[in-house]
Amino acid sequence: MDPDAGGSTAAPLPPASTAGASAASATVAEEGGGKQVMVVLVGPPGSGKSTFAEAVLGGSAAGRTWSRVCQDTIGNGKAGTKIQCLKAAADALKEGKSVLLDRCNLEREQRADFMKLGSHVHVDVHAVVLDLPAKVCISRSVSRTGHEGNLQGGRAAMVVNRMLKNKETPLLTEGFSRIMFCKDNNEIKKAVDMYSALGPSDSLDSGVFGQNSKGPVQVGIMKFLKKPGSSAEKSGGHKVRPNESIPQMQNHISEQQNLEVGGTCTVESVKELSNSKKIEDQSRESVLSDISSRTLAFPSISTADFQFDLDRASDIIVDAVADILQKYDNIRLVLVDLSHKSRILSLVKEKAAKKNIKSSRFFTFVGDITQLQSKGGLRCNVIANAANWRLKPGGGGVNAAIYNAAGEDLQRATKECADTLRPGSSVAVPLPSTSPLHQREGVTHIIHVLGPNMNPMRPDCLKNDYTKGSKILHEAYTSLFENFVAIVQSCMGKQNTEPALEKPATAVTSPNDSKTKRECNHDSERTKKHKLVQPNTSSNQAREGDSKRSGVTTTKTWGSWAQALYELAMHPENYKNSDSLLEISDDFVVLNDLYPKAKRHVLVVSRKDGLDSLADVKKEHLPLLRRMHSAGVKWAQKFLEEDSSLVFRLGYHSVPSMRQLHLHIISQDFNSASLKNKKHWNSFTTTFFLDSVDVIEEIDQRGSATISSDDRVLAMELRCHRCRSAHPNIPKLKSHIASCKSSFPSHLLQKDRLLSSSTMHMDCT
DNA sequence: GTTCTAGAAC
DNA sequence: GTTCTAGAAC
Repeated sequence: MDPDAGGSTAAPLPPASTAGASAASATVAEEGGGKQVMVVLVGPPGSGKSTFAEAVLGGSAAGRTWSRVCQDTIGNGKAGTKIQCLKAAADALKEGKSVLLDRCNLEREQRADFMKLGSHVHVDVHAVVLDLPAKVCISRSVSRTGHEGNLQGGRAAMVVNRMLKNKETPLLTEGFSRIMFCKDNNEIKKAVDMYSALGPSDSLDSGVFGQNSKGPVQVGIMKFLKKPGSSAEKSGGHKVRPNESIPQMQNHISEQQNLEVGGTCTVESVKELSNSKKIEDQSRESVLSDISSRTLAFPSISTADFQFDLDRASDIIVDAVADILQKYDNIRLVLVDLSHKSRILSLVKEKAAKKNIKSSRFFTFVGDITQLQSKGGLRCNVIANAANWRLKPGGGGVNAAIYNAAGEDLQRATKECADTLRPGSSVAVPLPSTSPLHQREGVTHIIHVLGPNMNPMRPDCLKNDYTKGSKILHEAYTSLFENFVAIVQSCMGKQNTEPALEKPATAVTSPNDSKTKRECNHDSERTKKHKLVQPNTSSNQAREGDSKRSGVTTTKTWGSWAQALYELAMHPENYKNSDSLLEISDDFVVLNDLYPKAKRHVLVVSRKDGLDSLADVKKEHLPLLRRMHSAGVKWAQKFLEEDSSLVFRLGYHSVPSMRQLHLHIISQDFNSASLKNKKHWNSFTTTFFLDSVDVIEEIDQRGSATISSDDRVLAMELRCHRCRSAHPNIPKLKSHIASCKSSFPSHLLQKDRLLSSSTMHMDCT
C-alpha cells in the first residue's frame, strides 16, 4: 500500500460531513473542555504526511475536531510560509481545535517555533515521525504528479536527499510530550487509527514509541524540566493505550524528598536523605545518579574577595534560586561554603525557609566544593566557579581551589570556550574525563561565573553602587542557573544515543535558543579573538552614568558590542601590542578599522570620556575635532605615499553604531570583503556620512552639527558614488565600482572633501 | 558593529 | 537548485 499514491489509504475515507471541508482547516467547533493536542508530522516529501493528516481528519469519529495545517497549500492553495502555518495553527488552537501540522519538520529549528507555540498555549505537542526508507520517499515523490507543493519529478529526488541528510530526529527535550515512530505502512495505519479514535478529552501516553530498541529509552525530559502546564492527568479523560510498551518514567524522585525546609545539609543528612526514601532498591541507583546529573553546587559569588554585602547577596541568591526552580522542575541547587560559621550560608538558609523553598530542591552545604563526593558524599555533576575576568587560575579561594583540583585540563577546556568573562555572565566548560576532578568527584562541567566587584583593590570596582551591583549579581546567578539547565537538557537529550553524562557534553542547548552550539555555552557575547576590539574586563558594566560625569547628556543606550572603541579610548595602553593600533595621543587614538570597508580605512577615536557621537559635540570640542582631522589628513597622506591611486574622504557617521566619537578616514575604492550590505554602502556614500570639514565649519558657526535622525538613507537604493548609477544588489554594485572611472560628484571636489595625491600635492606647494 | 539564517528572488 | 537580502540576536 502506498499512502501517498492518492487512491486507497489505510485509513477510512472521510465521512460525507467533513469530506467537503477545506483541507487546510476543519470547520466544526469543538465543545469546551477538550484536551487539545498539536501533532507535528515529521517526514520528507513522499513520506505520506498529507495522507496521514487527511486520514485522521476524515477518520476522526470520536468527536475531536482536527485542523490540518499544510504548508504546501496554505497560501491560497499554493505553498506558503512557516509564519502562515504558525498563525493558522495558533488560530486553530485558539478555537479549541487540535492541529495536524503537515510540513516536513525534519530539522529541529524548523520545529522550534511550533514547540514554542504549543508551550505558550499549553497544549501537548506530539511528533509522529513517518520514518519510511529514504528510497521509498524518493521514488514516491519522483513519480507523483499534481503534488500540492509542486514538488515532483527529478527535482524531488534531489530535494528529498538533501532534506534527509539534514534530518534531526525529534527529541523529548524539544518539548514533545510524545514521539511516535512509524517505520512502515502498518505502523502508520496504527497511528492514524489511534489519533482518529482520540476523543475530545482523551490523551495518549507520554514518551517515545516505536524507536529502535537500541540504547536507553528516552524519558519524559520536559516533565523533568518544565512546569507541567497541561499534563494528561489533569484532563480527567481516559487514556487511550497504544499497543507499544510504555516507557518508564523517572520523574517522580525529587518531590518525594522532604528535607527540613531551609535545612543545611551535611554528609549525614545527605545519606539519610537517600536511605529514608521509599525507593525501590533496584531503581535507587539510577535515580541517585540521575539526581546528581541534575544538581548544581555553587559557591557564593562576589561575597568573598569582591566584598559584596552579605545581606544583599543572600537576598539575591534566594531570589534567583526561586526564579529558576519555579521555571524548571527537578533540578537541584546547592550553595556550598567551607565553614559551619559561614554567614552567607546562614542568611541564605534563613531566607530560603521564609520563602518556602523546598529543601529537596535547594539547600546549603558545608564542605569543599572540590571534594563534594569524596569527602562530603554529595555527588554533583556540575559545579560553579567564582572565576576572575581573565578566566585564569590562581588568585585564591574557590577559583584557585577548582583550578588546582581540576588540573591543566580545565585551563585548556576553558580556553577553548572563552578568553574573558564580563561581570554578570557565566560560561559553561565541559570538563575532560581525564581531569582528576572529573575522575574523582564525577564533575562533568564547570560553569565559570563572574560577579560584580565591590573591592577597590580589584578591577572594575563599583564603588559601593549597589543598584548596579545587585543587578549584576542577579544576572550572574541567573546566567549560571540557565547555563546549568542547558547542560542538563543537553545531557538528557543525548540519552537515546549515549549514556548520560559519561563524558562531557560536546553541545549544549540554551533554553532560549534551539540552535545547537559548539563545545560550551557562553551566555555573554561570544568572546571573540579579535585583533584589537575585544570584549573585556568592564565592557558594559557601569557605563550608563559615564556620559553624565563629563557633563554630556546622551540618551542613546549602547549595546555591549558597541563598547569596544570606548574601551580602547579609555585604555589604549592595553592594546599597545596590537598591529591595528597606529597612534596614541592624549586626545585621540588612531587604528585600522577591524572590518575595513575599503583598501584603507582607519578611525581616529577621540579619547574624551562621554563624547560618544556627533550629537554630543559642542563648540568647546572644536579644537579636538580639528586635531582629529589633522591626524586623519596626516594618515591619509602617508597612505597616499604608499599608493598614489587612492582617494580619501574624512567624515563621521550621523548616527554611529559604536560608542565613542570617531572619525573615519576611508579610501574611495570601497574594495573590501567587509563591505557586505546596503547599510555599509549607504553609510559612506549618502548624506549619512558627514564630511569632517563640514562638521567643523558648522560647529564653528552654529555651535553644533546638524544631524538628521532620518536613517532611511541607509535603506536607499544602491548608487555608484562616482557616476550615481543605480545597481540592484551589492555584488553588482561592487563589480561596477571596481571599474567606474567617472569623476566624483562636484560637491565632493570642493573644500578638500576628497584627499588625493593631486590635492595633497597642491596643499604642499 | 558582526553573525546567522529564513525567505525572497532568481 | 543558488544567490542575496533583511531582520533578529548578540
